[in-house]
Amino acid sequence: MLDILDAKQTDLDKLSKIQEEVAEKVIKEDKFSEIETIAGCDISFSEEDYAYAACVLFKYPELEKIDSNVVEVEVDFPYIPTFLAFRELKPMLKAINDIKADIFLVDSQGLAHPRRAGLASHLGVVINKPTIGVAKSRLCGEARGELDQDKGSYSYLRDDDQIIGAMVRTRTNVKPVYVSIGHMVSLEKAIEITLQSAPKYKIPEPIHASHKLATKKMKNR
DNA sequence: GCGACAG
DNA sequence: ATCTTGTCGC
Repeated sequence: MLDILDAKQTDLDKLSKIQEEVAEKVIKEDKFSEIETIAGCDISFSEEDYAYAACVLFKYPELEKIDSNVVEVEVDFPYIPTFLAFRELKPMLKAINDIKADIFLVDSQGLAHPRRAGLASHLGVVINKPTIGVAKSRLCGEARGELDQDKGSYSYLRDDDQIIGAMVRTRTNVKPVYVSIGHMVSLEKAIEITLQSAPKYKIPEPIHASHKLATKKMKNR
């Protein structure tokens, strides 16, 4: 059995190998029929290194809130660029708990990662469910062409000779979000779902709601 | 060697 | 990620 959840290692080389194993398992095609529910996951951290993870479920495409969970977890791994999953995966799994969603939006990169195994992909492979990575900033890759200021426009993100994701404008004249395949979804569908999930804010509703819930939980301690 | 670097 | 107020613009 793969020790995908064994994050308490300090050897980054070993963790890189775990990520390479995750990357091999990622399915880059749509493995779902119709999406009726979509969930968002996000985590807030206190200064004492406690994680407040939230997961909010929405009806799709109406985007009506259905359910939510928010938990407190002591973190056991530092933030190290490209190794985010080893810090956030466990809290996120606890927040998802029994929430059933057709697809999950994760506040991170999916394939747009040096080893093609960002948190969104790692989560998807572990729970064996479709996931999409929606990050607020770039980790790797470069824009392939210009993207208009209009909402809905996007530009692919290229790394080496591969298309690893896309910069997507979810609001006119606002910085784009970085969308990439998490698991069991095509990039085209990931972009479409991201846009449909962000009718008013730059950040998709499910993730936005999770962020607010997690922050609220942290401040009310 | 130097800069970049999800949250 | 978090610490923080007002402010410019659609």
